[in-house]
Amino acid sequence: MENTKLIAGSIVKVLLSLASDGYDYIIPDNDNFSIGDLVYVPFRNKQVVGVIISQNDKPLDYDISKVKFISSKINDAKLSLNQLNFIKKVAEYNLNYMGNILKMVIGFDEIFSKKIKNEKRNYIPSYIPVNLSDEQKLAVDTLSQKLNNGFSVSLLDGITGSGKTEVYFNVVAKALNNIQNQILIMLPEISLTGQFLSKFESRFGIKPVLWHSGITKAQRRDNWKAIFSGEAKVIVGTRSSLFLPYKNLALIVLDEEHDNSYKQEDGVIYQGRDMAVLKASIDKIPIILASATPSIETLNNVNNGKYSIVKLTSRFGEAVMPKVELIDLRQDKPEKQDWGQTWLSNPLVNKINQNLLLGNQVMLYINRRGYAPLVLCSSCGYRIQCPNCSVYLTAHNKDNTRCYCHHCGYSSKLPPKCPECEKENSWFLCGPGIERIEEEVKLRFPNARITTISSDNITSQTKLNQIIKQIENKEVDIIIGTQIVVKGHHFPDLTLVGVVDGDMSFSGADLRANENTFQLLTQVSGRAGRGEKKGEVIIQTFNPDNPVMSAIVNNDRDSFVKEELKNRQIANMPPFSKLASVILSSKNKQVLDAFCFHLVKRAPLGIDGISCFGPIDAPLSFIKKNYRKRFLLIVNRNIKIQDIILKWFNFVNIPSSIKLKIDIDPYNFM
DNA sequence: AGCACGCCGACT
DNA sequence: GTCGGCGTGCTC
Repeated sequence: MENTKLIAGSIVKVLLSLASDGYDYIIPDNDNFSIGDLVYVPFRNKQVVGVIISQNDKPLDYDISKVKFISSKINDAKLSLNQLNFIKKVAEYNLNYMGNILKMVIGFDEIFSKKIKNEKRNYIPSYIPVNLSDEQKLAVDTLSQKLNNGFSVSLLDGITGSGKTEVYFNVVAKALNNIQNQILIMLPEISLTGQFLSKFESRFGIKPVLWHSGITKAQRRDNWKAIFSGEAKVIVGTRSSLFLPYKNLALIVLDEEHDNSYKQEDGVIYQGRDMAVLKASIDKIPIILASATPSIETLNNVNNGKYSIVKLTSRFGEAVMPKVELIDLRQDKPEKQDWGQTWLSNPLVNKINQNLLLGNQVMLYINRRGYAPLVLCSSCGYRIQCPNCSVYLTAHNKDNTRCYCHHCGYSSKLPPKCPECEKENSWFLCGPGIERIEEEVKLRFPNARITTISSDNITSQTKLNQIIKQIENKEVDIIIGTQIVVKGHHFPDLTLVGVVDGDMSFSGADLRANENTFQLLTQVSGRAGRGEKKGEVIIQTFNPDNPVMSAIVNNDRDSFVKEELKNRQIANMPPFSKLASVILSSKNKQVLDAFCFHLVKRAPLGIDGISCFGPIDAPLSFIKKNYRKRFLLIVNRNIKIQDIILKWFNFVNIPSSIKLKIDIDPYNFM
């Protein structure tokens, strides 16, 4: 099949990198063609790249005179049947066009440029062994047995600081014993730091072949070609690296498997972790999922025996897990100071002082950008809102305040008077963001050297690396950070982590709120006490009795997971059911309402095992000048949710002014 | 998704 | 007149 010559004059489907499932073309007699060949075809008076995916098996439903000839074949450029199958399965699962998936495989003009890639580069790694603990050695042995043994999924479940990276590096080294093999290491964007890369380089003697949104066009071209030709052996990339045309992929390692950034939310919507498992099953290779806080879905798959598990239970070297303490904000209310309202309670302030006196480092975690998340009129209660979206604006930079929309990027100066009651100077900046915590820390600890890390001041990898160097060199005493500080970093002198608002991620009616809070607090806590010095974690909370909080304090993940799985089962939520959301958006509210009314009439209602809710205004019902409605589908696991949606939308004509987005296994309910 | 086409309002 | 903003429709 793979190399069967296609007959000249016959009609084939050619998939192009755009929203379609392929177009018909005629095989010319100027060359030999087979399924998988990359070809140039005329399309809209232009020559574009496509891939032959099948022989046409159906009669044409349009005028045959429109069908054109394939122009030419791109020599030696061919996708394997496995790769074509992966594209098809990803499209089917996520209810998207195959062409949109192909775009992630070949949709970069530069890879077909005539420029020769730099050959000077050495792609051959040579592993330099390091000392491993007995527990780590055992993990390496168990995982290595999965190599050359077909499809398998293993969870590498190790507490923060247990040395998971060294374990999978060692397995990667074993896979490299076969010189043909390629290995993909997937990371969330945020973990792809200089620290990871220098660790890689010191173990393997070379830089890995990188793939993420930040690489240059020249790097993209060279790396794509090296992956395609098989020269690239170890590839380190974010979720999109899954779609590259590997010549001989032998192992996938997916680190921080619980990380929600594996879920792609715009463009083609897919869960990178789940698609990686799909890829491994199609290619019949092992995949290792690694995490200190595995997702509920993955742990459920371990419980069901679908995935195997390898555990690392102790920290590497002398380090032990930090002690976690809760501060009940109802009792220890942060006291008002002469400079204004504060957000750090006395017990936390005292702990910070103690640690600073000992010459140690402190990290404060606050997951909110800007100065204050809300600006309200103290006279009439008016709240400043985004003109394009249904959200309140966040105040940034107190001394020269501007208000920003974190959804569409809109910004404006603070108006001189309230547009509602016309009172002047009535603005009240409500709540804390990272800038406000920085202000308080500067006032409370005037002699401490402070650095802040948020996406507003860390605009490049280089900048982040600089700050990490400063922290490593002990040029910083207090680190204040948002989400960005949570993962992967290793600072031996960091002994205290303070979580300013432990309740933050409980907000929003998200089915994963508990899980995400647990993961986040565990990961932040894991930054403390990674060297010889013992670490401490202080979490400020209004909900000290919440089971998530007690699980964190008692370092008791198992009972948290048990409880969470029980709750999900009772509520018939994933992983015990399947979800999909259907999001409709339009600039025209009337057209949108009318179409939703039409959809309800055809919705899959009253069927056993299927619930369909909606339409409701999406919680953010007005985003970037578009009105949004959503439906939520919940079905039993034995029902294929994709089929239900396809049946529902069959024979429904979607008005062209309405955009339809289908999100299978949604994570975001906004 | 692009990208061309065509309709309509504003402006030298 | 004609420039250009943007809604609509099409691609084998």
